[in-house]
Amino acid sequence: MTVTIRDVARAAGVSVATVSRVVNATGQVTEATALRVREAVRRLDYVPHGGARSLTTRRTHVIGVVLPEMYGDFFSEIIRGVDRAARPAGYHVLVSGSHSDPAETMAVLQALHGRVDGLVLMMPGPGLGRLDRSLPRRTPAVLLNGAGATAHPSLRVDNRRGARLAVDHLLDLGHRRIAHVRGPEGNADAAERLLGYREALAGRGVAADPRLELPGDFREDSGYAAAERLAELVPRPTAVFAANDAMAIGCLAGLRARGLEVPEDLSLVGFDDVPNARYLAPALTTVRVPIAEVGSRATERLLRMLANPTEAGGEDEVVVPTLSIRESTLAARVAVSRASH
Amino acid sequence: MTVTIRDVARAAGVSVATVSRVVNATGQVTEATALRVREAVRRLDYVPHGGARSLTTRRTHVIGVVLPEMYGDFFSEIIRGVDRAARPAGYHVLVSGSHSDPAETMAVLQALHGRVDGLVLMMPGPGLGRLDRSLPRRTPAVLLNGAGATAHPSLRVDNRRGARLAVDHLLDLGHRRIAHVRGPEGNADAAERLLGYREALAGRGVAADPRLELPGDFREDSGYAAAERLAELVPRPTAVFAANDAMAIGCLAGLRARGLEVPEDLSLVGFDDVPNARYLAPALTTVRVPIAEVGSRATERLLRMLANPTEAGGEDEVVVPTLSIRESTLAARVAVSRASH
DNA sequence: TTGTATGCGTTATCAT
DNA sequence: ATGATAACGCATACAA
Repeated sequence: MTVTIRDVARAAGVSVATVSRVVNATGQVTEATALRVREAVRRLDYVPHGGARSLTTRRTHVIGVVLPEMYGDFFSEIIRGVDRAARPAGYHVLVSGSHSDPAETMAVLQALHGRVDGLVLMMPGPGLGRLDRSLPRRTPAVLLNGAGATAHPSLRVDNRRGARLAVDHLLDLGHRRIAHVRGPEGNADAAERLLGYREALAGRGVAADPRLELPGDFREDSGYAAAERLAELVPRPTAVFAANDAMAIGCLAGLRARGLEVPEDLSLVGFDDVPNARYLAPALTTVRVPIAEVGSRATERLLRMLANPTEAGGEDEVVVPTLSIRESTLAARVAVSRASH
Repeated sequence: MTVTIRDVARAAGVSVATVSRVVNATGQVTEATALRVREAVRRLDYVPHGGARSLTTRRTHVIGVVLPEMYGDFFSEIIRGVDRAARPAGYHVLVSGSHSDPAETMAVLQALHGRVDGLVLMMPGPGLGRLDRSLPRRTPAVLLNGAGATAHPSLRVDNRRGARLAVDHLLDLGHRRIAHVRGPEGNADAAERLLGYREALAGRGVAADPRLELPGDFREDSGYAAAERLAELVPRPTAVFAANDAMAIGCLAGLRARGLEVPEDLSLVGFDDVPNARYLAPALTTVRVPIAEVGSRATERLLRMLANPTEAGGEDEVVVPTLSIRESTLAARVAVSRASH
């Protein structure tokens, strides 16, 4: 059915070895025979079978990207970053979502064995321990935001630092009653951001108030829901730090639905700086993570590991976020608490 | 190095055929030997090599998705839709961007030969002709928004209808001076939307004005730039129809930067209904395309073709968009033209 | 029920 | 410079 290297060899009157040589430009071939081969290739419309090729070369030229979800700006930016680094190097990208489920992640990793040369893996939940035993001999991998306690090279965002940046900014503006919309339970990134939030408050002597730590799951809807709860707190917080932009966006919509203006009534800070953050009204103040760059750097690291297997051992690279101050934060109205307006 | 089926066979004291049988649950195997095999699998931590397997089965269980870009909400939604349909069926997803370049697209398609079982392909530019000659015998494929003139099954969005929906809405609101921010030159979707825009105007006897057709390239920046030109037109349009949401978002920001309020000063309509459209301020009125569903349906179609090769011939499915009316459109101030306010 | 042997489409080794 | 042929890791038809 499909035309193979044999067909070409027969048509050109040469051996398969010769065809392989001219197709891959490896080894010496007379220009005359090379011409005949190329002609046959063209006539038969021959295209090498990637799968078969990679069986012998032991290189698939595919790298796998396993992410918790395949939804939203954040992950699409990661994928874009991976692609940007992979394609120029001749690699394709196989994407897969794990739904943050350790078991599903393991299943995916197994299914990917023999289909990819390496992995860029984001696994913010638990189950990283099992990973070390199951993955390493199998396939080179670079972790994104691993919990840290793993033998794999990883690229991590300094979430605590980022969160402190956000909350310090709010504190600097005079806010004291600052709420936090948390990420999902058991998510390492979320845990670190929560920690940073608490640290920043403690650093200024602001007492922690558990009621200000609202649950969330990194999705817009949960931000919206948090806004509803926020609106009813008394006294109402004057600022909110959402653990990611998606929730901040939902929060913004929820506050607006409640008749609350950002930043006049409440200041709002997000985390990630997704592409849309700057296009919101008000433009969102947020902790900037160069998301696509995280994907690219992880991929470049992986590519290096593939090219040079001894490079496997590795210090973690850490990405330091910055703060993008835009329009969603404003100085607290200091008079309000004393004079009650 | 890597542990193969042979190692397992040896360790369990059986033949490779038997190992294959128990691993794939095919054929009859005594429970006793099955147990021995499973034990060996576990002990050696054996995982089948996907690439090798697919060489014999002639099934990679991977479907390729080739899109013009890998940037933005739209494509990430497509990918999500594809994944949603593919994964439950046991398929993985290989993504690739073509930069809307026919030559690059062809290169990608060749590289994917033997790596994927089928393709979901979006190729809005020219070069579809070459596709028919180069792709079909190679790999089953479903086109997204192909220019229509192709032998492949395809799933197309009724762009003209969608555009008419948008512009009719504006006309119904009393707007007459309606600008359009176009998509990229040579892009089929963009061309159809422009056509729909013109048709809708003509349908109400509104004379076309070339100066109201502003250039764009589907990206936010070009929407922003268009807003700047818009602001300087005299008389200023009272409404804008952007050929996609990304440009509408950019347009919104650009108008705001110019001190123009949406919808008070100008009404704005987008196209696509990306997830973020509803979270803008004002929430964007836009032509709703069930983007993820387009990806899913295309994938399901492809999966059917793979399961039943005779199904290859196909009528085009067409997705009919609807209008999501939100906050960015408002009735034209009728008095303004007569009484000059 | 289990094993042997062949083939999947290529590349790579070793001759010639 | 070119050709035979053995892997690559697995599934499967055929034997036993």
